[in-house]
Amino acid sequence: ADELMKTMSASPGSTAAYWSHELYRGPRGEKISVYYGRSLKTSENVAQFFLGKPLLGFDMEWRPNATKSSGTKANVSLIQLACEDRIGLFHLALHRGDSVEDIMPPTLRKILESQDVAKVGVAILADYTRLQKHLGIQPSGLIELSHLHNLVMYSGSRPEMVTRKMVSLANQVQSHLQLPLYKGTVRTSDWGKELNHQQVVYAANDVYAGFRLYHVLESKRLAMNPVPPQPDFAERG
DNA sequence: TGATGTGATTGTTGAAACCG
DNA sequence: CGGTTTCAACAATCACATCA
Repeated sequence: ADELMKTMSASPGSTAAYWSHELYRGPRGEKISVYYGRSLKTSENVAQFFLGKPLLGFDMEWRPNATKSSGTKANVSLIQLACEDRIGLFHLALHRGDSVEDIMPPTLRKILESQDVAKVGVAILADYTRLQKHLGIQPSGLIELSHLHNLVMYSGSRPEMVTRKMVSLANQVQSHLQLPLYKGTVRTSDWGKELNHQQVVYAANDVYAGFRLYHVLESKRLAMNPVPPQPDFAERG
């Protein structure tokens, strides 16, 4: 816990705080729960917590330098989901077996492929491509936060800057959630082995940041006059 | 008719930025 | 680093109107 507070409360030599999901509370004031699925069975149970939610944060981790041929678990090591009060970490790389049925929880698959569940994140199309290529699944209902960011930042003043150009998650968190997002070496660590505390916190932060970011961006969009239309889904049909 | 120009659409290629 | 996406620049293509 000391280690956690250290990484999340201040950068070396300063008192500045970092953005964290632990700064938030659920609808009844409770802390955000983080569920870590290490087996297919547990992950399937965790995925069921997210059934029926209309909008989820979505993110993925994979092994840095993973090449096309380094295998499914190296290319899709961890999948994360977030709703208001829960974060789910699905560690596919730890699930026993190598076939898609062995490592992909059916409910998670259903959620990802459902058009009725919006999934929000940054660089979400690249995640889509990875899931399609390495697991043969067809996600839909994907919302790219960079599009929404560009829309609320520029549609009033510089419409020509409303593009699909990528804006990093860290920059968006800084702009809309006030605090910097911790950037360390965790990001490029080995996501194939059982996660340490730092990795759990990082993975949870990333996906929850996307969820919170969406709501801030969306309320900014709705406050505009005139209200610009929502961007298209990222997967384009 | 046949040749030529215009405008819109489609395709390719490379740089820059993002992801892990 | 390897893999992806996006945009701009440029080329190629096509429909079709115009002109000698």
